[in-house]
Amino acid sequence: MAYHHGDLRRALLEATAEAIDEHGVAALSMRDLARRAGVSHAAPTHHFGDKAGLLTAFATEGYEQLAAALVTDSFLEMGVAYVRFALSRRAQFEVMFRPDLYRADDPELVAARTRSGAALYTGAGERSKGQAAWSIAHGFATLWISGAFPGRDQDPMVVARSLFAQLGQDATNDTGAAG
Amino acid sequence: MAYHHGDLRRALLEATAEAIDEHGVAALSMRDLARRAGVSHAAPTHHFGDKAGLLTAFATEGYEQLAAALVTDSFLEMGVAYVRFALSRRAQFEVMFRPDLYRADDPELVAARTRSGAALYTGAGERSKGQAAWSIAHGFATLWISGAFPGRDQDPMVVARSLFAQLGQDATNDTGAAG
DNA sequence: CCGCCATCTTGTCAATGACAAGTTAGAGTC
DNA sequence: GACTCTAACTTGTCATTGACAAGATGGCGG
Repeated sequence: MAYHHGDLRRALLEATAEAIDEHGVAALSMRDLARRAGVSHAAPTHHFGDKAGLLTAFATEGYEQLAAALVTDSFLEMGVAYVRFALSRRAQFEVMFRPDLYRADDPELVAARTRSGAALYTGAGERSKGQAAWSIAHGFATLWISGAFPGRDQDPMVVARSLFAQLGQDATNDTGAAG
Repeated sequence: MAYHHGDLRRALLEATAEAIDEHGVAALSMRDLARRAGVSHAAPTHHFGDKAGLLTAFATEGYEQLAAALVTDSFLEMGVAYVRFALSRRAQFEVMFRPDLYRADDPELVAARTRSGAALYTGAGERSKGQAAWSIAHGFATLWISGAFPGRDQDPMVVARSLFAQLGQDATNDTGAAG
C-alpha cells in the first residue's frame, strides 16, 4: 500500500459527504472513512486531529460553498439558491448547523461562516422581511430533508418558490441594498 | 442498591433531555443515562431495547407534547406555540426532526406524529400560506437554537412574531378551517 | 410460603476515538 | 547518488461505548 495517497485530506472530506448521505451524521465513523479511502485507521487523525477537527473542516468547506452559491442579484433567487444548496449538499448543510459537532470558534470556520453570512445579511440584513425569507428557506429545507414536509411527489424547488411568494410581493424583487 | 427503581423508564427519558441539553445529541450515551439514574449500565437496554429504541420513545413523547402545545384557535398563535415548544423542549425538538436517530416506522411514534401533524395541517394544510408559516416557525427555531440567527440579545418570541407578520396579513387571523 | 417473572446486575465482545511510537518515501542538500 | 530530514502514513494500545448473554433479586399471585 502506497504511503503517499496523493490528496488524502480531500479524499476524506469527500468520503465524509458520501458516508453522511448514506447513513447520517450519527453513524459517521473515522475508521469507516479510512476504509473508504483505503488507508489505515489512524490516517484521518493525522490530517484533522480528531473527529471534531474533521467536521470543522467539513463545515468550513460547506460555508465556503454556500457563500459562492448565494451570489445572485435577486432576493428571491438567493432564497432559491439557499434551498438548492441545502438539498444538493445535504451532508454539509446538516453539519454546518450542528455546532455541537465541531469547533465553532475555529478561525478558518469563522471566516468562512462570516463570508456566507455577509452574502446572506446583504439580502436579509436585520430587517424582518429578509429574516423571514431566510427562515422560510432554512425551515423548508430542513423539513424537506427530514421528510416531515408534505407533498413529497412535487419538485421541492417549485414548492420553495411558492413559499417565498407568500411574503409581501415587494420583497421578492429587492436586493436589500436600498435599506 | 434497590432492584426496583420505581419508574426507571420515566427517569431515563428525563435524563435523556438533560444530557442532550448539556452536551448535544451527538454525545448522548446510554451508559451515561444509566449513571444519571443510578442504575447499572445495561438497565436502559431492558426498557428500550437499544439506543434507537430510547430515542424512538423520546421522539414519541416529543410529538405528543407538540400536539398538545399546538392546541390554539389562532393561526398566528399556533406558529408562536411551535417556536415556544422548540425553544423550551430543545432536546425533544432536535431528536424529533432527525429520523436517522430513531425508528421512524415505529407504530406509537407514527401515531403521535400523526396527531401533531393533524394539528399542524389543520392550520397549514396543503396551502402555501400555512406551509410558509410552518417553514418560518421551524426555520427560525432551528436557526436560533444553532446560534446562527442574529440579534441574540432580543427576546426570541418577539422576533418570531415579527417574522410571522411578514406573511400576508389575512393569514395571521385564519385558522385554515374555512379552506 | 413458594414459585414466577419482570426488573435490574454482572460479565463480555466488537467497534470506535484518541493517542503513542514506529515506518516509509520523497524532497532537499552536498 | 548516498544522506538526512520530515511529512505522511502504519501498527499497536487503551478507555469508552452499544449490544447482548446469563445470572441475581424481590414483589406478587396462588
